[in-house]
Amino acid sequence: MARLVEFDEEQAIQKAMEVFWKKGYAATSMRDLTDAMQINSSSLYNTIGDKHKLFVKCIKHYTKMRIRAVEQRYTNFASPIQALENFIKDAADIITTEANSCMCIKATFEIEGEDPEIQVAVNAYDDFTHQFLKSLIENSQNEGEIDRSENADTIADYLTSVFIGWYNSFVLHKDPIKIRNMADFIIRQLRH
Amino acid sequence: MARLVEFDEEQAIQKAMEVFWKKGYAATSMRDLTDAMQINSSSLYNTIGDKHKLFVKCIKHYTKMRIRAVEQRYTNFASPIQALENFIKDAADIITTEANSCMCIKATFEIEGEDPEIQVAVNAYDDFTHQFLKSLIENSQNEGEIDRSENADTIADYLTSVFIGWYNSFVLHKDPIKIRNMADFIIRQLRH
DNA sequence: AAAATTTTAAAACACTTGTTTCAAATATTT
DNA sequence: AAATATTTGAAACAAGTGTTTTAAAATTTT
Repeated sequence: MARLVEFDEEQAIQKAMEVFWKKGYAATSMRDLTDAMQINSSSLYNTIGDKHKLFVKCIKHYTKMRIRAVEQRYTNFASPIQALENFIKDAADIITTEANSCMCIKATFEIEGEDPEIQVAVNAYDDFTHQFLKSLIENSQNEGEIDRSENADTIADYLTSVFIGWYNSFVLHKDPIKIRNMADFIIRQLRH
Repeated sequence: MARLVEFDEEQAIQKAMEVFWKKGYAATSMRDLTDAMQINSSSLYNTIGDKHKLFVKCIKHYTKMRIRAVEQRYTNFASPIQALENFIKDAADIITTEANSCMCIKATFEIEGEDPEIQVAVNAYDDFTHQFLKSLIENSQNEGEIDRSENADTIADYLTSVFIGWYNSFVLHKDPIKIRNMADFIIRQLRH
């Protein structure tokens, strides 16, 4: 062995993620990144790799964070319909209080099928959310809180779609009340 | 007077729009644009202006196209709820058949509040759709087809959100059936 | 037909891009 | 302490960026 890596990789990835999250992939320069990460580009290329590899790591870091947050918040919830309502309200809350929109949505629309690695990472996150919602919906259906005749996969896809639309709405209008009203509306509709 | 402009500006804008639509703003180079438009950069700067001015013109061209399409398709519809159902199905159809997603959504997430001119143009388009949907919803409510106790603005915002989510879903999964199922689901829910 | 005016094409511009090079610094092993 | 091995910082790299320049081509007015 010889000299050790000086910088904390996780911390550097976190910083890089924040830049990508705010500016997107194409609009972010390597200088932007090395400035934020506080490392030299030679160190970056030595440990992590090129711009694209770094972006992939950042997306994965982002999705890991998000998944962890959900897993922590939604263990042992009383009733599934209550958990679902809470999830919807949390989504509205996150969307209307965070500085930037969702990194995965931004990346999805920026990349649009031209980047398989990013697509796979985003899809994995999407799958997690889908599975999480689906099981809450199925459990709610079993307890008679949601119409049994509707398909749980479709409802889960539908809820995800609504959340994504909320991000867009909030970028355009910056109006938390709009989002709040929609959240109340879809909850009312779900319980029908 | 002297020499006239040789190229057809509307046609050139159309070509530029197609490139921006596919690649986004930052990832599109001036060479990409002049190649597609088949004009020299000096002509571009002489008539239209710089990259950003061109982008603004392209977004406005895009929204004008979209608005025209809706206005043509939805004049004199029998019943408002039928028109609404048709609009929802058309949205599903457009999203699952067009080559790229929506230029405005891409721009919204790429720019994210950092470009007032683009924001205004996208908002104008959003307003048009909102107003169009709202009036269909109100008329449906008056005819007793949609719950009168729900706010038409909220329902319109909600529908717009769903459509935007569909774009995201289709980029990620390329699954038209998912979208179709969601369309059927929200129509069923609206009629409650 | 000449003068005037504008558009066009090609090249050049300065600057930024992502990436690499290379010597100096720093650590580990012998 | 010397030899070895790796990271680091600064500079350099070629290619690409958005934009401008300049002279030739094209059209209208005199």
